[in-house]
Amino acid sequence: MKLDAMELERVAGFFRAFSEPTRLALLQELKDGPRSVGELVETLPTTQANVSKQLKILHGSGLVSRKKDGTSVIYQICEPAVMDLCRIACDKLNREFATRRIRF
Amino acid sequence: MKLDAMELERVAGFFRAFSEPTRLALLQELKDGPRSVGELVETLPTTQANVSKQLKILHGSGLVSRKKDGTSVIYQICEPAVMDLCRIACDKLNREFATRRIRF
DNA sequence: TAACTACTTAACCACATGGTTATACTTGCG
DNA sequence: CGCAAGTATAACCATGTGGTTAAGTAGTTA
Repeated sequence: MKLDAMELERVAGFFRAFSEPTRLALLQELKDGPRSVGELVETLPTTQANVSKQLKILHGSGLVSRKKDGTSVIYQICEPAVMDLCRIACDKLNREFATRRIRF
Repeated sequence: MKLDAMELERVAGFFRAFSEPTRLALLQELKDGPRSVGELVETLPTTQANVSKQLKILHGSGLVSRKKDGTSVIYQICEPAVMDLCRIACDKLNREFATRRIRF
């Protein structure tokens, strides 16, 4: 069974969410539990605006959920596949480079 | 354990190989077995130059292997994780959309 | 309502990259 | 050799997008 162009585009779009270091860093933080935007900003070397922007992409891809709490917004990983994918990627890279063992 | 910037970049680069429809289409063809560049070109609505280019990216990411056979070059999936990743992605998208069931 | 906090959105820029056309390379064959 | 077939590379363009700054929005508190 072959996927048509539209379906391939959807799959590609899904993977695209994982294809940027900043978004992976956000997922890596959210892996430890729900976090507000402000908390996430503190852990990353980028602006709050950019964090919002990348979170929007992750949310659009259905990887994280949004919940308002007062003036804060809490994000949380809502797709278990996220960790599966990151683990598979790390395993592959660990096999390739014999440097530091990485683990998402 | 947190991945540093360089490691995140490597993971992101790995996922980036999957983030384009043309490369996914190539992987989808190679899933059925080794194929020459020419054979792959016949199945895709793009040029030979572009197929070569995208194959080079897949090869650079360590997903496919290259083997010369006369004037032809045979490509083959050499990373089992490829299929695992595509399956996980399809499963997630199948859960999301209730349209046609997609399967890599 | 005024002011503050937390976040989102808009506008913009710099850069990366998918795709094309044209050219070069390599192998096999006469 | 010379030529043809199969791939790869170069140069180029158009588009997408990560990041920034600045402005806008929503909730809270006094």
